[in-house]
Amino acid sequence: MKSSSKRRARVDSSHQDWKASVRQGAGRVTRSREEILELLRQHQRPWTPQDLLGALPPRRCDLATVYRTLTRFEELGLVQRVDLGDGRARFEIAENQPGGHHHHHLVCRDCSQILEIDDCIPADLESRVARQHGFRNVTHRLEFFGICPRCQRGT
Amino acid sequence: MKSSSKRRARVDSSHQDWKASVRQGAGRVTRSREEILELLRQHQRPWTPQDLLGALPPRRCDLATVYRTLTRFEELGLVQRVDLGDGRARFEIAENQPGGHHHHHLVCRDCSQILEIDDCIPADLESRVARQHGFRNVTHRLEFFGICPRCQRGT
DNA sequence: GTGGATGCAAAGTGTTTGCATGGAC
DNA sequence: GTCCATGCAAACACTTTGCATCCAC
Repeated sequence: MKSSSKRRARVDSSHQDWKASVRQGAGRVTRSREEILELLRQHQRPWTPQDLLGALPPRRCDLATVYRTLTRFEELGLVQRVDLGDGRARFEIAENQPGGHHHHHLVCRDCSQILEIDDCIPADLESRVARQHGFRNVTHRLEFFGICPRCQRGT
Repeated sequence: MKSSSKRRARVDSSHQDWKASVRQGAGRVTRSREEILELLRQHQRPWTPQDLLGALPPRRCDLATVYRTLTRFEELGLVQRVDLGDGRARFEIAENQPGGHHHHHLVCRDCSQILEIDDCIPADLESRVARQHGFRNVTHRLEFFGICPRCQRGT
């Protein structure tokens, strides 16, 4: 990992942003929150709470804290939940946050490897679906599943 | 519900099909399996195991049996799992089965109402994603989420 | 100093499994 | 009669919650 002792001293606008968000929500900026958001920012991929816990310095915090932090970040719009259909919660940096962008995933059904996909559905499909059924604030979730090159060889 | 006492007597080709599938898989055709598949066929929508148990005649079978039956049916390709992101398993009749067809869903984030959507992604998107990453047997999952007309009024 | 964040353990929720019994073939 | 399906209860995996303590502000 990287030295966390220096992080405080540095002025970093993107950090300012999230700290402001947290404080506006009457929340507090703690070391584990900083480090969790840092991981999500640095590595753009879906993280399970377990993954995050494992990537933090040993004994940095409890799994329950990771869950609570992620839930809070989600409410604040800092992170978004990713659902890959295996019944585990995953999170990544929100697409409108620095470091985030709209994308989908391609998951190997064998080894669970996850690739990021930048292709997306046609812009009008979402609005058409919304219009046809009178729904508002319509978003979509699109995930691809298949067998990755390595697992094709293995089988 | 409908009289289940007569069902056995009737010759029904679509029933023949699934029964053959089950038997080929060294499985047995039982009353609860018949009734579960019947429900899935008659009502094209995502069912949770609980939903199914509730729709069966009282004391027909155990929740564990519903799970085991659905798992088996999924292996046989009779039903398919639907994931709407709330961490509950849902199943519908498989799209290549009589009574099934390819479709997606539009879910209300407030009241969880589920609508069926026949729009789909462009045919070439899936194959392009597969080709670009060397994946095989690529399928996709596309779900829409929004606020339904009724919940818009409520809020 | 105050109120939110945390650790720990316990409770929850949905799902799966072990084992003896029942039923399809 | 054989073997799979079932009921029941226990086990499971992941997530949430209660409560005393800690720490950001």
